[in-house]
Amino acid sequence: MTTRRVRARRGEGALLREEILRAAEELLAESGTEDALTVRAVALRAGVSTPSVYLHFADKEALVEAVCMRVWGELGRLFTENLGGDPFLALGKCARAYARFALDHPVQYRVLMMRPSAAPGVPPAAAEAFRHMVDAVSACVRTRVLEGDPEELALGLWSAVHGYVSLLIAQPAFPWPRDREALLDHVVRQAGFGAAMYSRLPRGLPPSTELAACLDDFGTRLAARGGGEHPSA
Amino acid sequence: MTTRRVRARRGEGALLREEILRAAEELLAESGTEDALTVRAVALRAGVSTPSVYLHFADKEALVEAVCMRVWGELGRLFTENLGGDPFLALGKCARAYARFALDHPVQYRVLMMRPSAAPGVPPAAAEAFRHMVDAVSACVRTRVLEGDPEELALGLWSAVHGYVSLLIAQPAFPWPRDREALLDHVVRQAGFGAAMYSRLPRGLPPSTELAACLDDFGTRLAARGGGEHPSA
DNA sequence: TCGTTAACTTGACGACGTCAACCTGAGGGG
DNA sequence: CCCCTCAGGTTGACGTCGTCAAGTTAACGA
Repeated sequence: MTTRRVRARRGEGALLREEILRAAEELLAESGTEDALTVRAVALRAGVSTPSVYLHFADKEALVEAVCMRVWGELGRLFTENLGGDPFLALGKCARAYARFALDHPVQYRVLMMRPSAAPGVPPAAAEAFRHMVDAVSACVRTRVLEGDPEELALGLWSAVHGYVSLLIAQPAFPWPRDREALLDHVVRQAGFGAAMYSRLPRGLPPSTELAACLDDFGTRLAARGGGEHPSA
Repeated sequence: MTTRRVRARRGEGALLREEILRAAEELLAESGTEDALTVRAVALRAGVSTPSVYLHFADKEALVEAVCMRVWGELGRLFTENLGGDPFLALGKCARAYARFALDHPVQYRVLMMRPSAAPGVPPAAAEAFRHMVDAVSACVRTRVLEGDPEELALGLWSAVHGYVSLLIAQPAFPWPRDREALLDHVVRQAGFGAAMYSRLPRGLPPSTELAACLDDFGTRLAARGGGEHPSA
């Protein structure tokens, strides 16, 4: 921890970069708040003097962004693990895994998603994770369960899941349901069906009461056909 | 601005509180970043010495929270303005107004929604705004276009809209569609129909291809009945 | 007029991000 | 073997931040 790090050998200065990143991640995870992510604290934990951090990161923002890239990497890995099988079910599994990760790592998620992003473009790790989202959606478009531009649909679904977890993380005082698994089910199904429905809606809508009848009708119709599959988006 | 404020008369010390809050709001709006919201900057703008801020706010967090209460107030007012008429359409109008406000005031929205909330409970202004959301949803439940617990449904719809605007604000680098109005339409309809559909879904789902057929069927059925109403959630 | 006290200021402390200048010791050439 | 070089660090400082204890000023009642 506080023990002074032994100086790296020639040509291995980049080793410190990894140790600094690891220290930063540990600080985030252990403290439970991003305020603990101080250049001084990171350096202390890495067993190195404060300005040494600047040998590998232009400024604090660059360090934080590097931490974020790791998190994007984990998210991307999460998606690849949950692909395969029925596309719509796979999409639901990805969404669930994403939400679970966010709720299990609220500080990391907050730093990743709720920080003013200074960088102008989408960094590679983020682009790759997003590409996986788009792929999962594209598979659904191929089976025609979703319709429209996969990128746009992916953004919509991402937004829906992100909305839930980010509000839950940032505004925990509101009357959220107790059962998180049920909540997850709710948001994933709601988002998935909203997306599936959207492109099929007519421009104008019948009044609320009549609309309710249509929806009931659809529900019973769907239940009649329903297989015994795992409930998912 | 920098001109020294004349000292308040006896018993009117609370006037400074208002001026400090106004200075803080102006700083947020004009600078475009929450980093400019410094106790020193606020005090300077209010024409007062820095520690004078602490006469009216326990710490910086309390000041920021007071600013947030103002924003909650504006959001609550926005909801009341958009109620009335067909409940489902009114809900859509509220959602649209909410999203527009967020996109028009990204800094305020970020401070309001993406900041680690230190306070344990829901503050009154936030509770009131949320009550308006729940009321709008309750009206939809009464016409049976939505089904379920209004609070839970409101949280779901709020999450959906929040997800879109907060991602758009925090991650602007992703390939968002150009047309913001169309995007708004998309998210509002997606969220609304997702919520309307959720409670009517059977536990198990048919495979993707068959599900697609069901959805198509519902779309045409709905279009056949559709009135010429304004397109909305 | 004067004392009281509400309303504010002065000056300082420690922690923060960041930088210019200095040090140090591992590894190659003689 | 020594000694020179420069990658791999450290020292100390600057300005800014939130915050506080102590001091100052002026509006009002007696």
